[in-house]
Amino acid sequence: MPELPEVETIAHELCSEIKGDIISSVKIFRNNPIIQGDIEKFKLELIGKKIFDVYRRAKYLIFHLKPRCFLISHLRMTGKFIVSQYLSEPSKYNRVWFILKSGRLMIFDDVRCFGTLEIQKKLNDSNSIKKLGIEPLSKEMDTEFFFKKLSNSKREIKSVLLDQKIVAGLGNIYVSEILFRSGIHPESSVCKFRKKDWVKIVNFTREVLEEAIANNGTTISDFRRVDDKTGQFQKFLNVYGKKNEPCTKCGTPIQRIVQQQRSTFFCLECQKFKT
DNA sequence: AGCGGAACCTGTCGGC
DNA sequence: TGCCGACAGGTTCCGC
Repeated sequence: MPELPEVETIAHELCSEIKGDIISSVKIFRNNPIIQGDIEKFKLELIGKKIFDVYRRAKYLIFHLKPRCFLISHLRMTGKFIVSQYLSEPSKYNRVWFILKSGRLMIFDDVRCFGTLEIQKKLNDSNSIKKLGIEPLSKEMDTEFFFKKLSNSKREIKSVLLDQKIVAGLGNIYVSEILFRSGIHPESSVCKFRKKDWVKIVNFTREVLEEAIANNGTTISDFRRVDDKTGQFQKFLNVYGKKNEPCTKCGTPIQRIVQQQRSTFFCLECQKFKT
């Protein structure tokens, strides 16, 4: 489901809701592989821990707990965190209840059970976290980084931007939007890129992500915020999900192609191959 | 190195 | 109406 702006939104909202609360117990309703490792150990590690901070790394939600440990969650396609008053019954797709000392519940809900929850003493003990590339909103994200790393690579730009080992946090929606704003064809091979192309990628990545965060992310179908509200960035999408609709710049119908088994949307007129 | 395909699991939507 | 295939914002593994 969510990409960087959605996870950022959830992290902020969770943090303001539950920071300082204490996990008094944990109930698990249906643990398709959601919880990594031993379930009893998972519960024991959490009980009595204080929620010290909640933040985002790439598309992962990190709960920094005290005494020191980290609950690391990936929402994948349909995962959600919801904070509510205590309920008598779990609803259909509730997977884990974190019962808080304040009497409230933090619910992990996931229709498809693709989401993950793991506990680590140190963040880098997590195999998923330690493989991640740079944060797209950090200082490291600059023209030099890409130019050095990729000037000999024949990979397509869409594939590069989706690769979490290079830049961590971009997903299918935002990559289509970034390439549209950059005027670059998604199948362009990165070895053709000049510095000015990377400048566009770097600047529009920041621009798109910052606008999306300011609008609390994009809700197409599943994404909901902690309070069940939707994000609003879908109003500003130019190409994603717009097959055959007129391009907002030139009126040409938007194309849909498949790259790496994923949909890519773009405008043939506005987005040119690099040669 | 990097690509394509399959797999994880469930729901929804469009076409016939 | 009903069935069937395609598709869904993510990641990982395997084989070539």
